[in-house]
Amino acid sequence: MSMGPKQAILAEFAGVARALGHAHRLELLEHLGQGERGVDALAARVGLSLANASQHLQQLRRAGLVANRRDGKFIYYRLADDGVTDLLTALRRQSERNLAEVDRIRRGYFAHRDSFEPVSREELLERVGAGLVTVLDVRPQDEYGQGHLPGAINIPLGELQDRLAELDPDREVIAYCRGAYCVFAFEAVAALRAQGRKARRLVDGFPEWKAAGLPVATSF
Amino acid sequence: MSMGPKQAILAEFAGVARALGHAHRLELLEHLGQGERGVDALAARVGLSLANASQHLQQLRRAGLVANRRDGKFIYYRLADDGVTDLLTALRRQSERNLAEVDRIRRGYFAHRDSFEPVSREELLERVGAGLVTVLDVRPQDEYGQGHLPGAINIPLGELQDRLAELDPDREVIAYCRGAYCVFAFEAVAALRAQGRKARRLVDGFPEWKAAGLPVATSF
DNA sequence: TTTACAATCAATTAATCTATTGATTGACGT
DNA sequence: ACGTCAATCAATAGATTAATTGATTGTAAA
Repeated sequence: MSMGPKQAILAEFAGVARALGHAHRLELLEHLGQGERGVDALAARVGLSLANASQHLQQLRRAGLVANRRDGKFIYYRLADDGVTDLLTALRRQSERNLAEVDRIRRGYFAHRDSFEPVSREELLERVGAGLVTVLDVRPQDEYGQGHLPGAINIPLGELQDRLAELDPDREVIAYCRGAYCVFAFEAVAALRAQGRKARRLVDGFPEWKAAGLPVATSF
Repeated sequence: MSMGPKQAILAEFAGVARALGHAHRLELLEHLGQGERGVDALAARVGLSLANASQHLQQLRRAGLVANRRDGKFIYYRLADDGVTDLLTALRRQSERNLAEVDRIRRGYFAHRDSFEPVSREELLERVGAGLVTVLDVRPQDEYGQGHLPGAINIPLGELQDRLAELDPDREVIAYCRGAYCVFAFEAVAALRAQGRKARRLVDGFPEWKAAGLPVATSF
C-alpha cells in the first residue's frame, strides 16, 4: 500500500488531529496550558488513573504537542510551544461556530447567562491601566504561583466566600481561570454578583493570555 | 456515566478534531477548499469509492466542517465557512513545527528544495501591482473556473510544456495550486526553471488566499 | 543494599472506527 | 409509471483505540 508524498504528509497532520480527538487529552492540554505539571498531579485533576493519564500524555508527546523532562523521580510535562495553544484556540473557535450543541450545554448549565458577557483582553488592560478594576485569579494557589496576570490577586474559588473582605467593594472585579470553559470563573462571577458586587469574567483564560504574548507574572 | 459541562464541551471539540483525524478527510477538505464539488468528483479525485467518500463527507458534515446542497440529482459539498481553512492552517502550522517527519518527506520527494522558497501573499500583491510578474494557476481548468487569483492565467500542469509560449519569457512566474502541499506548483516551478525561466511558487495555495480575505475572480 | 515511590510498559478486554458490499432513496428523463 | 443514475443507508468483518490490571524501570532516601 504505497502512498504519495502528499498522503504521507496528510497522514502526519491527521495524527496530530487525532491526538486532539479525545476529551481527556484536551483537558490535559488545558491544564498544561497553565504551566508544567507532574503526571500524578495531572491524573488527579483530570480524574484519570495514573497509567491512563501517562498513556494519554505519551500520545500527546508522540504527536509533538507536549514535551517532558525528568527531575529526580518526577517527570514534568509541558506544552511543546505556544503554538499549541493557538491550535487549541482555532479548534475551539471552529467548534463554537458550528456546534450549537456547545452553546446549548453552556446555557443549560450556567443559569444566568446574561451575567457572563466576557471582557476582552484589551478592555482588561485599559481598565487596569486606569485603576478601575480588581483582577481576580480564582485558580488553585499552585497554578497561580506558576504564572498569572500581572497585578492579579489569587483567591481560589473555594475560599472566595471567606475572603470577600480582600476585595474592594467599590471596584469591579474581573475574574479569570484556566480557559474559556473553566467553570471557576463563571462561578466566581455568579457568587460575587450574588453578594451585590460588580463582576465579569475575562474572555478565555490564562493560557490564551500568555499565548497572546501579554506579560505574565510569577510568584514563588 | 454523567459528565460535567466542561467534559461535554471538550467532547464536542474532540469530535471536531477527530473529524480531522484521517488523511482522506483532510484531502477531501483540501479539495473542498477550492470550491464546491459533487460527491462523485471528490471520490474520483481522492481515490475513494463512492460510498466511502460519501461516509467521510457525512462525518465532516456532522462535525460542522462542511455543508451540502442538493441540485437535481447531484449533491454538492462545500466548506462550512472560511474558518475551516483557518483551522486547517493552524493544524498544518503546528504539525510542521513539531514533526521533522513532514520535512523529511517533502525533502526526499522534491529534489531541488532550494528552488522552492515560497513567495508570500504580500510580496505577490506588490509585484503584481508593479507589473513585474505573471501569476500562474496550474490547477485543472474546472478548479480555476470556480475561483482563482485575479489576473492569474490558467495552464494546468499537464499542458505546461506545450503552452510555454503563453508566458512572457522576461517576467518571473509565480505559480500556485491547491495548497501548501499540492504537488502541482512545485512541479510547475521545477519545469519552468528547467526551461531557463524565472519561477517561484506562492506560499500555500488558493484556499488560504481566499480565507485571508483577498480578492477572488471567477470565470465561467 | 534495601525500600519506596513516580512513571512507564505490557497485556487484556471492550468499544469504536474504517472500508466494502449490496440494498434503498430521491430526482430526472422517457 | 418505468428505468436510470447520484447519493445515502445498512450491515459486516477487520483494524484501531481506550481503560484496566499487574509487572517493570528509574531515582532518591533509609
